[in-house]
This record gives sequence, structure tokens and C-alpha cells, in this order.
Amino acid sequence: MHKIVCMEGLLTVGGVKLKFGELIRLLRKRQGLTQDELGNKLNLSRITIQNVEAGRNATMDTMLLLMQHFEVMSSYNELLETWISDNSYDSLY
Amino acid sequence: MHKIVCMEGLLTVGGVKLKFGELIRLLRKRQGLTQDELGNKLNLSRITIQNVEAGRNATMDTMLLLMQHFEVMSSYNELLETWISDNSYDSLY
DNA sequence: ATTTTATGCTAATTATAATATGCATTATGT
DNA sequence: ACATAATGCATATTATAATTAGCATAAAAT
Repeated sequence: MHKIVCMEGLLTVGGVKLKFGELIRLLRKRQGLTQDELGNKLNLSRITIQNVEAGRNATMDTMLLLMQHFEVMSSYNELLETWISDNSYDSLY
Repeated sequence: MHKIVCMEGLLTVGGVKLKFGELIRLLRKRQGLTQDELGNKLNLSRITIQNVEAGRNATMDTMLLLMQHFEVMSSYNELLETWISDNSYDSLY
């Protein structure tokens, strides 16, 4: 009886949120900040940081503020631009 | 008096949300769906789709549901994984 | 060991995203 | 031109993210 875990394509919304939370915690600790300190810098509460790190739902504003602070927002923006140009009318290859 | 627009590095949270809205509209039209039809498929209201496309704030759940439907969520997930491994303890280069 | 400091959680409150309805405007099609 | 469909927006309501405060546990520092 084989239990297939981690099959390619098994990618849930909840899983991605958990991964984002993992990232934020990693980056925060790398800067030597507490949840409280990070929240203060972004005008977010400690609880919001905690919820994000726990993989709970949040707003795009919160997500983007965090990305901006950790200097990865431009990279996310570039991904959006790639998706846009890949699907623009005059780029059917 | 010069008004400097679109300088490199001028990347705002609002600007990224607008770009995401632009993307969603592009992908939706490419699938020949109305806002209403797309909303129904994802159990979201037409208004929510409209707000996203207009660059207004939304939740990560909404964002990820849309990404999942348009088959770009895995690519976003990979970006998260890249960021994580780039900043993991045992990868200081 | 024991005092700080940081994190996690539980309510309760406030702010706001999501929804539903209606109407106006704008495409789209015939 | 007209009719139909799709989008945009305003209001009101509901659902839920964000906040605050308090307390319990866990980590770190002394």
C-alpha cells in the first residue's frame, strides 16, 4: 500500500500560504527582528505577523508590505510582468 | 519643472496590485470568460473579480485561487522556494 | 535558577474584504 | 438602429482580516 505524498501538482492554496509564512519567518530572523519589531516597522500588529507566519489568510496589502520590506517585491513584480507578456495578444510565441 | 514618472525602482504596493489586476483581466479574456463566469468557477462574486482587476485590495486566498485557476500558482510557489533557499542558513552563497 | 524577552493563543472590538442588489454605461451582436 | 450582454459603480449587509489586551508558555540572557 503506497501512500503518495508530495506528488507533482499537489499544490494547495493553504500549502502556498504556509510556505509564505515560512519565508517571512526566515527573513525576519535573518534581520534579527522580533515579530513585534517587524510589525512596528510596517504599521502592522504583532498578531498579523504571527498569523502570516502561521500560514493563515491575510490581505495582499499585508503580503506586499512584507515583500517590500524584505526586498523581494520587485522580483514578484517581474514575475507578474513575465506572465503578462507571455499571455499578451502579440506573443502567441 | 519636471515630473519624474516611472523611474526605475519606483515600485509601490498599489502599483503591484494594479499589475496583478491587469494580469487577471488578460488571462480571463484569454479564456473567453466573463467576470461573472470566472467568479462562479471559483466561488467568488463578480464584484470581487472586478475589484481585483481594478487593483483594489484583496485576500491572499482570492489571489491564490485566481493563480491556481490560471495555472501560475506553481510558478509563484517556486519563487517562494527560491527565496527560501536563497536565505536559508546553509546557503550564505 | 530566575529574571527578561519572545512567541502563541484566546477572546472582544474595529476595520475592511466579500457579497448581494440595483442601475448606468459600455461594448457586442443581430 | 436596436437588443443583449458585460462591465462599472453605489449602497447596504455579511464575513472576516486586523487590532488590542491579557495570560501562558517557551527562549534567552544574566
